[in-house]
Amino acid sequence: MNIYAEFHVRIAAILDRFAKQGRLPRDLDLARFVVEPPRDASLGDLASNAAMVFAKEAKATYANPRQLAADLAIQLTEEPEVDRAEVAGPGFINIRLKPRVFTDILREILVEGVDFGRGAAGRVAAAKINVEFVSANPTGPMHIGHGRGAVFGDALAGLVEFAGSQVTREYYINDAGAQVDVLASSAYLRYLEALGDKVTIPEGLYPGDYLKPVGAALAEKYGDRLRGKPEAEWLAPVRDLAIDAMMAMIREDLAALNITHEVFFSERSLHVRHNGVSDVEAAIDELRAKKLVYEGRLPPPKGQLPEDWEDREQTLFKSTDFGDDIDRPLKKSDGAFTYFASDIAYHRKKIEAGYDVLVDVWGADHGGYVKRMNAAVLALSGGATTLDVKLCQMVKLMRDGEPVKMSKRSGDFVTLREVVDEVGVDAVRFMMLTRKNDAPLEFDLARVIEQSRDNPVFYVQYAHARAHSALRQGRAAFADLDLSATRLAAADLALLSDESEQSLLKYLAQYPRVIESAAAAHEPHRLAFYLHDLASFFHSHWNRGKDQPQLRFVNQDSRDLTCARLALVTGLIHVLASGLSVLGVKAPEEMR
RNA sequence: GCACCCGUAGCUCAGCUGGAUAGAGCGCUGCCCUCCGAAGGCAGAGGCCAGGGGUUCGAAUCCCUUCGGGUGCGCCA
Repeated sequence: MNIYAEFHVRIAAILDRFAKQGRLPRDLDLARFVVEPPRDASLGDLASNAAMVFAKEAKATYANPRQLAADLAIQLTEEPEVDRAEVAGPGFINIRLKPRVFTDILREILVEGVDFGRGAAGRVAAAKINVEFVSANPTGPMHIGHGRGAVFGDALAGLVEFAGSQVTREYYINDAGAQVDVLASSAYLRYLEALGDKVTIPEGLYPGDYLKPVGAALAEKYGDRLRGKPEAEWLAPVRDLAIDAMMAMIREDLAALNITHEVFFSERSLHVRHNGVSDVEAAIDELRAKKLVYEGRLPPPKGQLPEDWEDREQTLFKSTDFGDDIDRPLKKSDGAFTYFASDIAYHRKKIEAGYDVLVDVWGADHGGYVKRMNAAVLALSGGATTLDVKLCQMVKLMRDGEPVKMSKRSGDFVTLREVVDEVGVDAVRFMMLTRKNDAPLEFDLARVIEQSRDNPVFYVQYAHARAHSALRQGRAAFADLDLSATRLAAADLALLSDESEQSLLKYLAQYPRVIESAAAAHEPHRLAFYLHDLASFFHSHWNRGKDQPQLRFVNQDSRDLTCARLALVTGLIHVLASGLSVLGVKAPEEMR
């Protein structure tokens, strides 16, 4: 149970009653007030600002928010779970719940296990969400920056899925532009090299060693049949094979991070004509039918004029109608469609697939592209589908505080694979989520494998392992002890009377709310921070047991007390394991 | 020149979509622990939330503006 959501409903019902009694206007927007944990836990378990939010509308009956709050508090006291409700400050209502509310939630956790919190977004969850992420060009191995987008996207997908949405993870393969021709040219040189020719990779082509196996594969498949032929003859076959090889490599890189996409969508497929018309053409036609496409001139950018600027008439999408700064070209000077035109067609396909929400995860260098994409989705869907573009900032790779040098082998960057191989998938995944997506991230290769509290990955996993250690001790102390969830759920949980046990218990109860708000905001880092805080509550409670043995989880003299405490420990295990699993991080039972 | 993102403790960052006395880790200071309830613990100092204006019961959060950083700026993707 999400007690915050639950009491939002209760308070809304009371307000509704007041409205029917004529004490409040009838058309209150009940979504406006919130129920949340109070600033200070000593104030109570729940706090609501309802009285202040509706103070204006209530003016006729209540002179000030405190009066309305007082009336609400009286009603709330009637609720069976409420111990007391009081007015504080300018009109907050602080609610203290009966202890059994929280022990009931612990029982719920024990019964539901790692499914506690699932579906927490409830009715506010979008039914169908598409998360498009990574979408690295198929021209080389993934680098650490791609890794951030990959982890972010995958964790976000896992999060909204857990919160109750139906999720599709999708990868958009940019296999249609000039960059794949450059890839083909690069691979062709490696092909000649594999045949024994001496080659140098000129400026502008991809120099990385990773294309050598592609050259070898081409040599194996075609022998010397492509040697000396005009580009027009070898370009397509070389390109196709090279793209396949690059995508295979990228899939492996993703697999190393435990990431799989359900859909790989080819940009090139959008240009293939079915019944004489391609998806791109169809999309542009649709916009044209909505009178959003015209032939016109664009003013040159202010400031320094690009050298090759040529004032010409072009095909433009009227994105300014939807909040963009300037209308955007759909065709290049050679008549081919721009990347934006393909992207419009791509998003149109996603809209047609019936998604309620589209999430695109991009690198921050694409920030200038957001407005036009939002404009396109708005124009095509009429607002029925919303697009949320999440920009991931750069990753600065460090080692002991010093920037890491680039690797020659891969071209000019540190590959994601190198990092994963060095520090492990869990460290990479969790660290990538310890920062907001739009804040730059420093990733220290030495730090993330430290076994200390400076290392958040270790800190959280260790809490889980420590909890299991407590269970093992319990088993050792009481050989016949049944630690199954059903047995523990039947324990006398009222024995959890210590202050830090209560804190831990109440923090566990917040899990569904964290899932809900993190999913709604599309911000998986909130879950990572919650897990870290939860671990922190547990570690500090554990540490108190050092000086005060009577607080330890296992108490030789009392089977009941031990059961109650191990019930709490098991609840913690479930929530930690659940949260880590949502983020795609392992929850080990012991640290080695 | 314009757009977008960012500016919070000495450092690295949270701050739950407008709430109460702005939080955590590192670092610093002071005590305690030192061997498996191991991979440290407790406490303390430290802030004009970049500056200025506005909106309202109430602003780190929303709007305007200045300053300072980052990213991008027809026909690349």
